[in-house]
Amino acid sequence: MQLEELKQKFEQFLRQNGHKITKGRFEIIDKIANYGPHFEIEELVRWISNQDRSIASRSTVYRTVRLLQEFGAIREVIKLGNRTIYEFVAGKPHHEHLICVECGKIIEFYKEEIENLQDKVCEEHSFTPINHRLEIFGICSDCKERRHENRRMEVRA
Amino acid sequence: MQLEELKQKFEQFLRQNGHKITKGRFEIIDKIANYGPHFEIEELVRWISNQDRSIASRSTVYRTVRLLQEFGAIREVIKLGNRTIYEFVAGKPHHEHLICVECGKIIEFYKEEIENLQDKVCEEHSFTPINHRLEIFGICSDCKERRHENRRMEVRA
DNA sequence: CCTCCTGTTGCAAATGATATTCAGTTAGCT
DNA sequence: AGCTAACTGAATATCATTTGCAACAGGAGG
Repeated sequence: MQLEELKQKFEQFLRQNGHKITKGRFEIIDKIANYGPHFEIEELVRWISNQDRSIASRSTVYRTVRLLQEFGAIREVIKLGNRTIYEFVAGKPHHEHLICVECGKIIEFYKEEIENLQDKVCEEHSFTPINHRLEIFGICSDCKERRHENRRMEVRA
Repeated sequence: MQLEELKQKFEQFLRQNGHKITKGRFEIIDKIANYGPHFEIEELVRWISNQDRSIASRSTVYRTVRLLQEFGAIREVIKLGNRTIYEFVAGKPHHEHLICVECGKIIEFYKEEIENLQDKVCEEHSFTPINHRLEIFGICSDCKERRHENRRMEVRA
């Protein structure tokens, strides 16, 4: 199973960096894996402690998320206002995001051509890219639909 | 002059939204225009109060930046960790950014094709885009050069 | 020019996300 | 088992940003 493999690699990563293998860290990975691909830390903390408050404190969750970021299993994918939305990457190929500012829905997409063009731009500026983030904010189809309905209702009323 | 025009439009904007025309607001615009295209608010606050502490308090700067965002003269262009870097747009055409994670240099670029591909993606998902942000983090040519030099020095030593 | 009402300002205090400190606990080498 | 460095939870600190509030200032109407 993929998740097990990831945990093994993470274990290696911890050892190599002089960290210890603790139950808590792996329980947090399980929780994140069960939570869904996108999360905010505070949200995750609440969710975890609602289920089982013996797993980990807020600090440990923050610390573990940091480690998982260094390890590369988690990425900051959306920054909106003071909110940071993380993604459990776990070997998924790179991609970008559409974010509905009305309902918060997140749609993933990947366009090879966009990636290539970015590389080209970097070359043109002798810039060595490390990572990037493309966020497109807007209204998803459901919310647009919903707006139309509301407008119709207003007209009737 | 372009800046004067912007101020006039902003004055209109204020009137239309039931706000008042105050000296402070326009002094802040002047300061931002003089500061350079990219800034962080705290940095700006310090800079302003070093020059002339009678211009505006921290709160007023924050509030004015918000207004200018609503008006459209300012955009949040880079989010890195807990830092937010704003850009004084002032009629400049849309563009994206390369950010050097070593020295903080910001390079602007624009690629028509990338914009078009984004529109295409949005269409494919029946998504109505409102705005977007593409941040490419990496190492600029100067910093790469500097690293090489340091390595050379280490070798000599 | 005065008056009144509403929006604005500055300050201090509140907020919210995240980081850190510290004392007690545990992993894991010997 | 014993030791030491890393880990944990709780409380506290920090940093950017926002808000409450009392004093103040635009600007419409007289």
